Amino acid sequence: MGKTPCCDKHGVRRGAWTPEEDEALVEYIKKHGHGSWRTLPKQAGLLRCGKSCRLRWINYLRPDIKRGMFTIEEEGAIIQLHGMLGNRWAAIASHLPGRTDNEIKNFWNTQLKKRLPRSSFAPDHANLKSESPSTRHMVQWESARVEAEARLSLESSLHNSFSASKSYQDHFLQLWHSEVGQSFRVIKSKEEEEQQQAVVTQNLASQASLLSSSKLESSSEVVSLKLKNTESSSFANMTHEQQKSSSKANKPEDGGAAESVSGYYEFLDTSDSSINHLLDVPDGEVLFLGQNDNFLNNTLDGRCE
DNA sequence: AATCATCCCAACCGCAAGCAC
DNA sequence: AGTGCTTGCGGTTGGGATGAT
Repeated sequence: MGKTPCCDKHGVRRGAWTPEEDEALVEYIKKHGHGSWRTLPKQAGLLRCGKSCRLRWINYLRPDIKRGMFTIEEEGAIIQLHGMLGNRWAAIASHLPGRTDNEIKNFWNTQLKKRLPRSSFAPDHANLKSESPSTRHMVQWESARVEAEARLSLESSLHNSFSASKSYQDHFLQLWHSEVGQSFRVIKSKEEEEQQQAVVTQNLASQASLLSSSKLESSSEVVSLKLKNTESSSFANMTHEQQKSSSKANKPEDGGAAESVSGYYEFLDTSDSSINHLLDVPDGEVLFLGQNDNFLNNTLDGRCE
């Protein structure tokens, strides 16, 4: 197709921004708005590509950026949203005013991911790749629905109001529960039936493959994940100390394998002790977000100096 | 004090969706 | 409908800061 480069790389500065450049960009946007990012650098007298300007503005210079450490309730929200949305950082960021997708992504990769038991990661890229167009479409529907529900869930957590999910205030949920959504779900269930047979065959083949390549452990981890919704995980049932040592034991020798796991992560274990573990809060102090009126206030009091 | 390892985060890259023509 | 441009997104990287030896 011949994608054109986002900018002419000759004579374009790269790397860290100087205070002068920041000032020029802020001044220009204050006066004129950003308009077309492509033409902005020239008009603002910057030797940068438009993409770089956009990124700098969005991630750093915007006046409504909230800087500094994440609060414990922000951490909780990120964990909760990531469990529902996966690595959709922009969607997660939209629920956290003043936080950027980049910041959340970095925070997740450098802080939160380390605290998670490795078995919580269940990427399945191979299956996603082989999806039919209609399945991909379904995934988009599901994804949007999950996002809408995440939004409602978060709102209800923060306001302790569980009535919102019933009234379908969200536009997408209205659509989802409308005739259109209903007809879509009929198509979906038909297709699921057709696919089930293929999936069973595929699973048998892949399990055989896993067995033969001595990866039975990961296979059983995936199976155990599927059970987590109805039963607390063994990890969650451990004491705090056991969890710590378990995390250590799970840590790969080179520290690289866990880092390389990217993509969708199913946070199925939302038990209190797991949240405690993730947030480094002593056992017994946290009822899950939204289930305890005083949780946010208490943690705020305890954390903000 | 010097060197090496690790962590953290700003910035970059490539891709895809949306839009205008 | 096809094409090219712009924007937004998620993954990755480079390099400064910090800690360990």
